[in-house]
Order: sequence, then structure tokens, then C-alpha cells
Amino acid sequence: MAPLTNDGKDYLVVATTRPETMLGDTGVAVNPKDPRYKSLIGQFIQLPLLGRLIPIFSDDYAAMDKGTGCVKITPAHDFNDYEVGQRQKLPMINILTTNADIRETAECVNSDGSDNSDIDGTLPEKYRGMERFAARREIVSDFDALGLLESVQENDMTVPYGDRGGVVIEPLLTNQWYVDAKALAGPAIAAVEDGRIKFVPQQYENMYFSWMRNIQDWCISRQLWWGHQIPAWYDTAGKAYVGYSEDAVREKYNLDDITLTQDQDVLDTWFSSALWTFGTQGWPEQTERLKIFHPTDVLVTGFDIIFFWVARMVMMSMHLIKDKNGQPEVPFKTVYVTGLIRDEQGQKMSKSKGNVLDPLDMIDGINLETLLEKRTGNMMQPQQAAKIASRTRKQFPEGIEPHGSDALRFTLCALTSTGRDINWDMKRLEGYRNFCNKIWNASRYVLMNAENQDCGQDHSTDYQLTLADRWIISRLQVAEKDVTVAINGYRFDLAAQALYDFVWNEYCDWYLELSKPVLWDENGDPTLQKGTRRTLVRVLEAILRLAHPMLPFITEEIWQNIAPLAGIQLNPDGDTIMLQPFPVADSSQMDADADADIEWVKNVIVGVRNVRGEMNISPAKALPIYMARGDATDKRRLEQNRQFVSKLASLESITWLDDPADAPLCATTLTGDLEILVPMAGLIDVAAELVRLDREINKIDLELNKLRGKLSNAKFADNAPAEVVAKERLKLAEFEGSLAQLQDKRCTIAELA
RNA sequence: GGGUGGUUAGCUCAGCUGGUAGAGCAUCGCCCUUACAAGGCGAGGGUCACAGGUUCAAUCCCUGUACCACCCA
Repeated sequence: MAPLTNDGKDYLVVATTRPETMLGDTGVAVNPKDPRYKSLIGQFIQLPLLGRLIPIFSDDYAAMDKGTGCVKITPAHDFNDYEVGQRQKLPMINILTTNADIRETAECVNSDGSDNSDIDGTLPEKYRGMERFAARREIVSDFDALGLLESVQENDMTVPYGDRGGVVIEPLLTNQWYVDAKALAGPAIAAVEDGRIKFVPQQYENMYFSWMRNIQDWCISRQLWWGHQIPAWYDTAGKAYVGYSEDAVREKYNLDDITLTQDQDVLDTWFSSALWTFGTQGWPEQTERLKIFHPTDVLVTGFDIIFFWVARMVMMSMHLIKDKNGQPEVPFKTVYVTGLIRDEQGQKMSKSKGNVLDPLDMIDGINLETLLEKRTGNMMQPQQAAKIASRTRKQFPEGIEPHGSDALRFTLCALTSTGRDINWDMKRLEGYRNFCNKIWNASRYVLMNAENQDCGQDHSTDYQLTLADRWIISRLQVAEKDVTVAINGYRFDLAAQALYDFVWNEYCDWYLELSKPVLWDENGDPTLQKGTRRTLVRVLEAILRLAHPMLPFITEEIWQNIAPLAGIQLNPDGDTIMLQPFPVADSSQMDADADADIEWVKNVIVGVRNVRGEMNISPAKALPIYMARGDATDKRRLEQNRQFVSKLASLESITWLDDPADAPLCATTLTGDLEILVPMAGLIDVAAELVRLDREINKIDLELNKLRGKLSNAKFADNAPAEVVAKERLKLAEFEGSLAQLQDKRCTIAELA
């Protein structure tokens, strides 16, 4: 019976840091390759003090070069040993009470968790009820007395201490409740596979699948003081009864007067959270709300809780809620996964790093002192405070300016692309605050010109639209389409960009400026002026509705004043932009002719401004200009838009030349073939204009060379689609024309100089 | 080790099904022009990480490498 090692001993030596756990040992592991113990594998050995026979088995967990190479295994009181026990199908013997004293009788269970009545759970009388460390000392001394103690050695190791009690933590087996997650996962996987639930961005489906497909049983017992207490009651024999309440349990199982004790544990917080989508709608009652709002459309969340929450909501909802056909109901149709907001360096924000930016501080502003107090007060590691304070002082010497909630919201939209993290950028917040101001100022201009005026708010039709009016209405349709498409695709950054571009670069920079010459012309046509006021107000009103989801407060504020001017009857008891329809693009309002004509107007104006800017001519100086080599369309456009061009380019006169030779010495800029000529006399020196022309010529030359190379390549001409080749040819012809014209001008100026 | 995303202007980021690049801020000029100086007008700035491949054509498609971030084990 007694095994013999190959060096002649009839005992094995094992090391342990917790000698008292030997009372719960259920085996000894040796390495399968260890020649010293090979012959012992499969045999049994007697456990001292108890006399219990336990198996000797091979397991890689035993390291040959560590200690004696033999490891005692206590599956009930050590995580590693538990794993070994599961592999080797060892029973588990629990020797500790919940106070970590030695039990009266050990609790014996099989490796699968079922009760084991074969093992004798009797513990030596002297240890019963003994405190664990006392038992440790006692057992060591008893081993010594029996001549079984090899040695006592110092051992460096990490011991876990409880956060609250400050005592050493002891692994302990208890009965806990589990959910068969595999059964729940099947339908939850199918729902994403067949598209009933979509992830945005889609790649997060992989994360969801990989977790769901490898799902483990879900332990829902938690030893915490918050949460719902587990609705299970035990009789004195330990038999469990589950129900809504103790009374319900007694009734359900006919338990008259017997003593019942409710499970002390609470449900995992994610178990309760998983009920959220329907629990909040009145479930388990079949309420009207539940019918309307379940399933809901979109869940907005962070990727870090896809496992914890999203997956569980899907499982629970599909298990507990069925549609009218009895099919499992999903909790939501789309999961929109946002990125994490990080600091400028891409670091996660955390209190201990002192890099947290409170949204409220960005909205309302905060002075440096308060911010320092907020970041360094009440810290877990006070030694960090000085470092954090100096970094904060450096980054925000003046504290944080107020930016308003709209600016913050808009910035979040603008920075949120396809589910990746956002490195927060204060500068962009400032930029978008300026955008809010821009809208505010633009609306002031509109109100100044429209209030107490006929803007067609009575839906009268005695007005006419200018080219600019038709153009901005046309562009509005495009903006509405772009913003809508972007939002539908969850591309809030593109939506923000489309809105920003339209409002600032088209409505403010061009349309408002184009409205001035119409409205400020004392001899202007009243029907045109009415048309312009009408357009000014109505386009702004549409902008407000378009912007409202991203800029809720400022749009509401402005809308209250603008809407009545746009012919919207406000409810006298209070009305809100929130109840207005979101703009829908109307393609019949798109106007390609207006777009092209305004493009021409802009080109002429920018051309003159360009010369002005590069020649440092003051904007206050009104210039006379000439136009030459234009065609009939250029001439028509000039005649129809003389007022616009004169005002926006601040011109003294525009003279159309049928013969280019009539022009004085001029600086030249082109739009198409049309030459826009700014007389140099007294304003521009010849050398400067030559430099400017050379720069222009070089730019075109560079492009031209590329184009010529491309087109002379037979492979390109033969293989590329005809329309692409034609487009390149056209471009080439245009560039060649421009180049010739500019070179010609250069010669003329050089000669005259 | 397995997986996902990223590498584009000084900084933070766009770039839709391939036709050689955009924004905000920053920089440099000129302007207090009756919505806005937190503004207007103009300008400069990028061998799109690297190496191959497919293609008439690659920031975009494919392969590999390097580096960064995250998830899982």
C-alpha cells in the first residue's frame, strides 16, 4: 500500500504556504515526465492527520524543477488547484466557514458540483471551529511532533487582501446561481446573423459573435450589498424554491409553516440591466408602452459594454419577450457604437491621471483655481497632485472659456467618424463655437432686414426672385440632401461638415453679401426686394430645422423669431422647432442654370479680389475694370449681374470691350476665356504683375505637362473610358487657352515696361 | 498567440463605388467695409507610413513590413 519513491522513501514531500488547507487536499500532482515519481502515478497516498487516501496523478501543472516536484492539490481553496481538480475530476473538500474558521465537518462535493457522500467529511476534533491562522500554527506543530515536517522556509509571495476588511482573502466554494447562457446565445447570434439587429460600424459584429459563440455559463450570484436579492428560498434541508416572493413560493410549492431563508446573494447588475429595454416599459405587464416601444430603433453605446450589456439585453429580450407570432423579439434594431473620448494625447481620461474634461466645464467655462481644485482635490494618490496641477496650469493658464452646449454637441458630431475613438481637440470646440456665433450674427442680419417688412409671410405671390435667390434655394436642396444622407448613414461628422459648409461658405459668405446690393438699392425693384427678403428668411428657417438636431438651443432661440417671418403660424400657447418637420430636399428646386451663373459671378469677384489681395490694394479703393474676349454668355451674365459684381468686388466701373486692344495696361485674371482686366496705372507696378503672372503661368504649365503626358500615353487614350479621355482633352484645351492668354499678357506688359 | 481599427498639411481629423487631395485650428499678408475682429479678403503648406502587386490610372483594391491603439486568450 505505501508507495515507494525511486530514492527509497515511503512518503512524498510537498511544499505549501497555507498548511491548514491540507485538510482539504484531494490529490497530489507530479509532472508526467518526472522520472522520480513515474512509478507512483495512479497510486494512492495517505494524507496525514486525517488518514484519507488521495490519488497521485500526473499533470503539467507540477513543475519538475520547482521544490520537490510534487504539488498538493486543494481544489476547494485555490484557483489553480481548482483548475487541476476539474481536469483530473478530483472531488472538492471545503474546510472553511464563511468566517474562514475550520468547519465542524468538511463539505464534500464531486468535481461536477454534485454532493459527495462517499468521502468522510469528519475533521479532527481539535481543529474544529479554530481560526484559520491558529489552525495553521497548530497543524505545523502537529506535523513537527509526528516527525513529518521537512522544513520551514521564507517565501516571497503576493497575498491578496480585501479592499474593505483589510484581511487576507481566502478562496471558498459556495453554491451560486448560473444561467445557461448557451441556450440564450443561439437566438441572439441568429438575430445579428440575419440582420434583425445591425451594428454600426459593422465590424463590431465580429466582437459580438466571438463572445457569443464562446459563451460560458453566466454566474448571476453576487456577494455585494446592492442589487436585487436573488428570489430563491431554501428550506432547512437546503432545498431551493424559486418565485416572485416568499409568499408566492409558499403557495406555489405548498410549503405551509416550514422555515424558509432567502438566498443572501444579489443578482449580477448586468442581469438586472439586461431587462432594461422591456422592464422600463412596464413588463411583465403587457402594457401599451411595451407594444409601442419594443423593439426600439437604436441603442447608442460604447464598444466596451457590448459583452456586458448589449449582448445580455439581446439574450434576455429574445428569451422573455415574444411578438404576436410567438417569435422572439429583439430589443433594438440597430446598435450604434460610439468611440471613447480621449484627451489631446489620445490618453484615456481618468481622475488619477488628472486629465478629465468635464463637459459642463466646456459648456459653462471654469476658472483655473476651480479647475485645479476639481482635478487635484480628493485624490486616491495625493502625490500625483503637484504634477497634475502643473500640467493643468500649463494647458489651461486661463481656465476654460465657456463654449455653450451647442458648440460642444456640434463638435462631438463633427469629430465622430465611424466608431473610432475621439482625441478631444479644444481648438475644434473653439472653431465650432465661432460657427454658432456666425449663425447668430447671420440671423441678426436677416432680422434687421426682414422684421416689420413684407417678406411674403402672408403667402402673397407678388415677388420676384433674383439669380442669387434661385441659386441659394438650389444649394439649400443639395445641403438638405447631403445632411440627410449623412445622418441616415450615422455619419454625423459628414452631416456637420455639410451643414457648416453650406451655412458659412454659401449662405453667409455669398448669399447674404449678394442680398445687400438688392436690399440696399433705394431705387431697386420692390418685387425683387420682397423676393430677396422672402428667400433670406425662408432659407434661414430651413437651415434652423436642418441644424436643429446638432444645434438644439441656438436654433430654437432664433427660430422663435424667424418662423413667423417665414409664414409659419406659431401656436400662441407656445410652439417649438422640435415639432417642426425635418427639411426634405426638393429636386425640382435645384437650378443648374442659376448654379452656373453664380459660379461665373463668384469667379469674376474672386478674380478681382485675387489681384487686389496679391497687389495689396486696399478694399476701400474702388476699382475700374474691363472685360475682354468674352462670348455672348459672358456678356449676358455681366449685364444681368453688374450690380452683384460691382458691389462684391467693390468696383467703380465695369467696361465691356469688344476690342481687347482698347484696354489700357492691366493686370489680368481669367475665368474661362474671359479676361478680367484691372488697370495698373497708379496701383500696380509692372514688376509685381510680372511676378504674379509668372506664378500663374507656372501653375498652369505644371498641370499642362501632366495632362499632356497622360494624353500622349497611348495606353491611357486607348483603354480609359471615352468620357474620361474627353474630360481630360477638354481640360487640356482650357489650360492651353489660358496659358496662351497669360503669356500674351506677359509679353505686352514686359514690352511696355 | 488570435482578432479589429489606425498611419493623409505644424496639430486634430474628412476623403462616398479607383481619374493624383479637403476642413477646423495654427502660419503669412491686407483690412475696424452699416450681421459678425470669436470677423472679412487673399496666400503659403502634403513623394497620402514603407515595399511590392493588379490597372491605362492607386490615398482608395490585393500582399507583405514597420509602428500605434484596442479587444480576446
